Amino acid sequence: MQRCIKCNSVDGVIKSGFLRGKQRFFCKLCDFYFILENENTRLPQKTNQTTILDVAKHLGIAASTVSRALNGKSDISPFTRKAVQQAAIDLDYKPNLLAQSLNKGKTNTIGVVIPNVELPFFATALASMQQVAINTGYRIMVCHSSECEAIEKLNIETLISCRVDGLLVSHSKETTSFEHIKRVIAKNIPIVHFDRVCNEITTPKVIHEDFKGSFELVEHLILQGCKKIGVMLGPEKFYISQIRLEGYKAALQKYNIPIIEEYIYYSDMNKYDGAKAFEYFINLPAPPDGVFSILSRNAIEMMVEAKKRHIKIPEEMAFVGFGDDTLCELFEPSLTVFNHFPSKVGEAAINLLIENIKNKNSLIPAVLSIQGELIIRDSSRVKTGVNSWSVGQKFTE
Amino acid sequence: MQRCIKCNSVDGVIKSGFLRGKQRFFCKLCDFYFILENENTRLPQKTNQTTILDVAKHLGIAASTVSRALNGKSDISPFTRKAVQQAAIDLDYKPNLLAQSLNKGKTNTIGVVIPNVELPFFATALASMQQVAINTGYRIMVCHSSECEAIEKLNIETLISCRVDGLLVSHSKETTSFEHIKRVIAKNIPIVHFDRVCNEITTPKVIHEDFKGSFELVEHLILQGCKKIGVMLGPEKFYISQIRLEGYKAALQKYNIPIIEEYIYYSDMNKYDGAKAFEYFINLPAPPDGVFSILSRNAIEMMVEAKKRHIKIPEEMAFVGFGDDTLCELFEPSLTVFNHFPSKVGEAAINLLIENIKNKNSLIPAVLSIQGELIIRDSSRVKTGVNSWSVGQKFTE
DNA sequence: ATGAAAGCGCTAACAA
DNA sequence: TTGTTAGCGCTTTCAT
Repeated sequence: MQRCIKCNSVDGVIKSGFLRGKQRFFCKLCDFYFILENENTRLPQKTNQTTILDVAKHLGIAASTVSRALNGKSDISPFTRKAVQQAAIDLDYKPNLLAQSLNKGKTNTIGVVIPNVELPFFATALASMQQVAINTGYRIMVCHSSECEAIEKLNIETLISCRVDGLLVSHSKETTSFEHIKRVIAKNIPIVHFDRVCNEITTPKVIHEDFKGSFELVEHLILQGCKKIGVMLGPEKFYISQIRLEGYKAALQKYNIPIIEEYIYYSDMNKYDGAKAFEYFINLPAPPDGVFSILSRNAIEMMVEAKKRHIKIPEEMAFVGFGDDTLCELFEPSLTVFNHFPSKVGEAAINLLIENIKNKNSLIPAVLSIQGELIIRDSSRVKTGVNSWSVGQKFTE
Repeated sequence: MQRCIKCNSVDGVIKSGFLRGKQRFFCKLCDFYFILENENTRLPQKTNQTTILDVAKHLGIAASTVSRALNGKSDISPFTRKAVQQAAIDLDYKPNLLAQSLNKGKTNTIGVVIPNVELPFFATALASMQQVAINTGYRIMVCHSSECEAIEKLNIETLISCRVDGLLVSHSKETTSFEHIKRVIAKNIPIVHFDRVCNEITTPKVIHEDFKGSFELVEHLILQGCKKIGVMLGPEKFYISQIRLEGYKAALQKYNIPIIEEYIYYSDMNKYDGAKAFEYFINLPAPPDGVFSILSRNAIEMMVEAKKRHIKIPEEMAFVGFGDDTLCELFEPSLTVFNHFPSKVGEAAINLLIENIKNKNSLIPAVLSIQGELIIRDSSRVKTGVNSWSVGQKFTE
């Protein structure tokens, strides 16, 4: 069986005890003891988890029978099935999803790419996706681009390599090229954009009312009596900045208020950028009397600065922001926001994706828009009765 | 070639056009047309992504050569390597990680189980884990237990089935049985607990100073002059509740303040539970003059209620909470907290796990404790000069 | 009702 | 330097 490593003959070799846990051999022909140094170099790094074959051997049956028993196939005797199920529990057998997926050609896993979980919008959307996934038998693999285009591209490659069945993508704030998305589409992998969508490519999308929400927030400021309205945006090339700016402009135009470039402030949307924005606005020759921020967190940071300078909110300066969360509700004064229902967005996105995974061929590039809601709070509500005519009024776009 | 499905002979069968896109056959012997209904039922559902074999065929070489070229092995001619790399780009080849992992017996993936991403602590810890993972060549698969023990168990099974190389686990608030963790250990799969650890089993853990933090927060309240200190905990069986309660008790004992059961309030740690807790405390015969909450969010909710009733903070009632975040900083009055550095916890946990994955055999059950920091803010700082002796004072445990 | 064998895509040992 | 082959764990024909 074993060839002598010295004389290369096979006949004189016999086993001869163990050395350092390894089999030792002795060649009678050349009178030579040896062990195989590279023996077992591959096997030990393999996983030592129970396989279907272990279960089969344990019962003295074939692997395919075990597979059938465990997967609820019909052509199997009840007795065998019971025995297999019990053995699986006894041996703590867990199917290897890698092998299963490789064989089946699908993973039942959905890849999610988000810019940053620390933004409450994404944390909430993610949680609702998880909820749907668990109820529909899908798993979720989440990647964070950390607002970086290069990492976003890597993330998508990773998920493709993991052979996820579909992709849920919300772009980083700096993403401007969409070649990586086009490649996904070329591979016929279902993809659904949500929130930070890509307007260059026709994909199924779930968005919220960016235009309408901005419009309503700004209109609300106008109706509260604001004449000079500032807006704090994200990066200039960022799609969300652009569309929310359009809503802002449309509202001003409706009321014949001139659009002044100075009142438009672009930022990186980082934490604490609100303070910088406030600094900018307050040092203008004619500071605004109302400010709309596309990130409500930044609006709150501005209010913090305003309070430090004893500026009265909302009388001297009113604030509104896009997106609701705990902070907006509990901060004082509480912030008027347009709530865009992150959990509904997440839910709709994953449902749309699952539909598309199931009918890969008849994929319809639907665009779902989740209805939002204006929540008027103290940061903009004029408390004197005089202006109460504006509250509760219904506007059409 | 094709056997007649009627007379079962093979000689008289010829091809005879197509029907519904499928090959039609005609048997001359029994004069019978037929098609194979179940033809091609398996192949079309396979993925249609480029494989290593496609690349190999495209160049007229062997698959193993492609593998070598792409994986930077040395024994390959530079010319071949270039050609392969180019072909891989042209065909947009992405390696199938399922196959790769199955073959290698490892996935380079770490499974993370957290109760809820919407808690800022976990969002931040997760983000920092991602950061480390991306720098060390690991992927992360996140599962949310939604604070539910049953889902937590499912999550772990899923991750085991995905054959993750290791597990980072923070238990749900209702988890009381740890059999699922014992099974993981029996399988010799590296695991590291963080934050909500399990004290019944010896596993590597990353914790923060739950005892010391609670002690310091409560001691701080005492030094500010509070005599009757309430504490808002999570569920009674929840480990974190217990240990933080111990810190609370130890501080009271140090200053010879009696421990009164009425001042200990257990909750579900849900959003808005702070209001209920406040309701409870304020209706006591002798309401506390200082409250410590193990979740800072709930402390803020209590302050909201206190403000509604025009209770002066901190003069009439002071508040402190465990864990810092934006809300604590920006709320007015800002909340005194013990910052437990979520990102450091996440970072330490994943680093410890990666170490354990790399030396599976010499796994040391280290317990890392991340040092925290008391941040004194307006919710507890007595503003009059009289009590200023207490601020900045150093305490030892 | 059950077993044997092929194959999912990849890598590594072995040959050439 | 390259090709051939076996095998990772599983499911699914096909044969019995």
